[in-house]
Amino acid sequence: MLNHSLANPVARPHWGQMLPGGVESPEFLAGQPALVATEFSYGRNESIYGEGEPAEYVYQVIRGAVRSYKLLNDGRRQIGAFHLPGDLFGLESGSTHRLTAEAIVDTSLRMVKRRALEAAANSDVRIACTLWTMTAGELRHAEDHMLLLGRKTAAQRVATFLLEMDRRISTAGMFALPMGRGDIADYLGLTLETVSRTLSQLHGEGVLGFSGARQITLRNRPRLAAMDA
Amino acid sequence: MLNHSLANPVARPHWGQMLPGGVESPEFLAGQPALVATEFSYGRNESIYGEGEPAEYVYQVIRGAVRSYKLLNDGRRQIGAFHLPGDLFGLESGSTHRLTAEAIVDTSLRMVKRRALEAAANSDVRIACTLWTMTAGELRHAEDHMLLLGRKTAAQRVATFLLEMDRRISTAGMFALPMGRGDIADYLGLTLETVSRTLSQLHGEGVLGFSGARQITLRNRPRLAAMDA
DNA sequence: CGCGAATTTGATCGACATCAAGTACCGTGG
DNA sequence: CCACGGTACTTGATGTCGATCAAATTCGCG
Repeated sequence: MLNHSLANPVARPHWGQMLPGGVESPEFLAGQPALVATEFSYGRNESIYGEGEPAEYVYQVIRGAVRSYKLLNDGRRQIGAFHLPGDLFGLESGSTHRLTAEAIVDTSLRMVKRRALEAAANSDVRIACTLWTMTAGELRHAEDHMLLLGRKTAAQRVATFLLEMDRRISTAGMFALPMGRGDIADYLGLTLETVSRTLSQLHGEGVLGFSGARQITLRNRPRLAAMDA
Repeated sequence: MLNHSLANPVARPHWGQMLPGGVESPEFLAGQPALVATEFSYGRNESIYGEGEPAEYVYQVIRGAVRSYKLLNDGRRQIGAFHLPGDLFGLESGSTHRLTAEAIVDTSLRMVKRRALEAAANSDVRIACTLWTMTAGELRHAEDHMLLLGRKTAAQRVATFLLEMDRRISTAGMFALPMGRGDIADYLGLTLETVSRTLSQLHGEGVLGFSGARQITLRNRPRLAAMDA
């Protein structure tokens, strides 16, 4: 049961104000006096919650990575988002989760009871605003991702993905992907072979460097940004 | 300047409660004493707001239909949603619109100043809840649509579309589409030829009937629901 | 070092896109 | 009411990007 972290809920927590980045990174959950947070760990590929299950908690990634996805009845999968350290996920306005969440690698999460959060929102408009802002950030990402899935070419999808990971987890222009090619494919609406081929081609063109399949260095970010359209 | 309509903001406007349908149909904007609504009409293909423009109003469709979309720099378009009578749209948590909105046919809209709504939300948690619920409904739709765009076949996409329109605008199992094949294609991530061919095939199989290209009767809803996966 | 899983690479296929006519729809004006 | 014209839609022929099928390699962990 922890409840430390910063005391600034969100930069300017008032209606009409919002972070550009949406749900990424801000320490929303923390700094709420009345909210008790629990910490819990999940192993690689372990399920955190399933689609359709009651939404009892809201989560924040402390360490590790999480994928949220939907399945078609024949097993085709669409990953809607990856949740990385600092990210919040699992917040629902309705009563159930609409995607399944799984740990990609060993992962630690901070959990807060959703009902406690809602009770707090009822008495504190700043918290209510925070919940709205968080959902709006997820919506923004989903809108961008619909454009990617509906209209971008394979190369553009991979470029967008690399730039997203660069923005979210890179230090010194280098990052280690927590997820495999299959997860990337299911996020981008491609096959893992197409993802692999596209990455190989970018490597061949000198746009990126590898140190093992998942350690990536961006060597030509403007080129990627131009591809992205 | 009108402000009539029902006085029931939303079925049970409290945190933790939400309509299954999301943004469709509820008369959210109405029944808020302090909110002044303006009515305005737009002609076919007329722009309501553009991506990146300041978000000054929230809109409700009174009559007609609206498309919200994003463009790639080469003109490829992804329609994120169609807004039909009763629907709210244009609500942003940030300061600008992230999609462009255009009238598909001659359309009447009710408009409320976004700042007035935010002011109301600051003093009334029920309104704050309504804003969150609305954004969450849009997110739910976007999540479903990502699965469609990333993983469904052309036939499944068209089946999903027909069932969505049936749910939203059909009376007696029949409806008139306000949008053309090109709009449907850009919503489903296909070409207009593929949409046309798929509809023709469903017509040939007796799953649906036409009375003119846009007047559709569903003759075998279970079949469509089964295709949809 | 060795083993299973992940990734890469190659060959081929197929669903949907693209290119190209035809045809039907529908609002307008005679 | 009907002829007209432009747009929307349908249908056909062909092309292509990414999927699928099938082995190699490589990775990374024990």
